[in-house]
Amino acid sequence: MAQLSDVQTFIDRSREANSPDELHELLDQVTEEMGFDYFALLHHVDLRKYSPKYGRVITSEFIALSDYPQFWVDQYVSNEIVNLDPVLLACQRTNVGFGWDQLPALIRLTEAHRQIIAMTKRAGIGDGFTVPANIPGELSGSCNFAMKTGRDAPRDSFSMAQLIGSFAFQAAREIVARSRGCVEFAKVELTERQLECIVLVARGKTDWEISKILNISEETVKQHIANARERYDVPKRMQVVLRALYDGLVPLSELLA
Amino acid sequence: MAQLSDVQTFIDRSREANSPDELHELLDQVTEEMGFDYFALLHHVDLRKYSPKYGRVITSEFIALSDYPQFWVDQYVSNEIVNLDPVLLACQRTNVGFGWDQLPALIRLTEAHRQIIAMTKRAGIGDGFTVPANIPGELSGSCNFAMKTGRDAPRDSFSMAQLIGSFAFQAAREIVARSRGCVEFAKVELTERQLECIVLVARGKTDWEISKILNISEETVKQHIANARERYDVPKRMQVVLRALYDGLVPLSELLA
DNA sequence: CTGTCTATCCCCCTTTCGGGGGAGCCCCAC
DNA sequence: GTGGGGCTCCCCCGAAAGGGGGATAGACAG
Repeated sequence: MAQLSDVQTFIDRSREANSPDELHELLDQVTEEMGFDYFALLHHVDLRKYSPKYGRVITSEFIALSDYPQFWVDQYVSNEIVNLDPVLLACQRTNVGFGWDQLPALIRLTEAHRQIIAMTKRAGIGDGFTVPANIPGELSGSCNFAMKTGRDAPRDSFSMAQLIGSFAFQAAREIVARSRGCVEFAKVELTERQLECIVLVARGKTDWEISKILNISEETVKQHIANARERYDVPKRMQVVLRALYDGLVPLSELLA
Repeated sequence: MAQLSDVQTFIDRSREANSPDELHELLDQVTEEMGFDYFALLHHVDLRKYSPKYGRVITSEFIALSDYPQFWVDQYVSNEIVNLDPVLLACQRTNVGFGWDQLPALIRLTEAHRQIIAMTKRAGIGDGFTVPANIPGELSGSCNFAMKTGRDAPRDSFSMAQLIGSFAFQAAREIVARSRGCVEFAKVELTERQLECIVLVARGKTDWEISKILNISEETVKQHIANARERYDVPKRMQVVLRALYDGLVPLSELLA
């Protein structure tokens, strides 16, 4: 069985990867080392606008890398399987990797799902292991390791694949982030009162309701929100809410209460 | 350095854990094995309604386990630090674990954040490593491993901690799920047109502007947004935006463009 | 003391949104 | 072929939000 030190080597090298090609190369190697036949690292997004050659798509928004057979990649993309694939759906149900034989425990398999699985098998891809990658406010994604049809996935490597998959996705995120430059907004501080109002706005309260909750007049609520809009230099309260969310002034869970 | 087989042992035993106490015990052991002093596994949720004794809270909705000093747990909970803690905020920026010395690279540290860090240090907790756990449509959480103030975190154990943290959180999720019986996630689907409208709403566009962008009438835009509101069963478009965000239908970065 | 910032309140007006109603067209599934 | 869902358009009306104006009071810093 592989050592954690082997994993550390991959992590270090993936952090240094500056291009999709470098990451592709690293994944190629480590996939073989782990005893898998294929890998696919992707954001779960409709790729029909793109034509991934050599399994590679990189934009300023998302990434898709794989060494699946080209004809399967083409079929996958053109049939928009990304929205139907049970494996990718299961990524929304767990935060740790799962062997594809565990799918029925994670989601309810529909007939469409079974057809996708059958199609995948006919394309030469059978068993596999998938590491979900979810980050609040970002596109979901996953790193998948797969076997040729008929071969069993190396269960001993699942722990290692879990680690490799997580860090490979992280490396991909950083490559994507660099490719669009870092979007930096000037730090804006909101006063306590302003933040209270914005949180309540986010929860769908009207200014009148907020005035009753905070025990101030509706005019004052409008004023606080107007001041917050001014600070962010945006015309709509919606944008204030999202910027406050992005700045971490308030957690998303707080806004859904 | 530890072996992947040691991790596998933890994974297997954590899967069999049926109670918070069993998981607490397992984490206690593995924390020491990895060379950390403390652990804290928690959903990022306001705990003020609860009084965690021995660092333990378990409800049908969320879980919180830790072996931090009791007075610090009390202070953390009563001061609602969970909403201000920079470590937990950083969990919303990455899908892999991070050493706490990496915080400035993940988030913009505010004065409030620095105060929290100083408070933590005074409470006897210095360096640490945190594994985020994000699942669309569920409460965010994390598994944290920490050191007593003045001691350096064992960097050689970070890979192992990444794995342990992920699977420990998964085990916690399953315990929570069992405690409330079967879990069904009713994720709302939006049509393509509805999502297009919602994204533009989030960017602060008016219905008239959206109608021009999508080349449809303003009435149709209203209709799409009304349909989206109806699907989420919420009265305000603001809530549709935040729910779509929470469900991962659209990344936050896209809404800030 | 003056200037700036925050919090509070009030007025005006226009635009936008929420919540009803109805309607036609297309596509796909049963 | 009937029904359902998605997309498109239209009407009305009251409520809410955006954008001006102004005002008073306390805190705090230079």
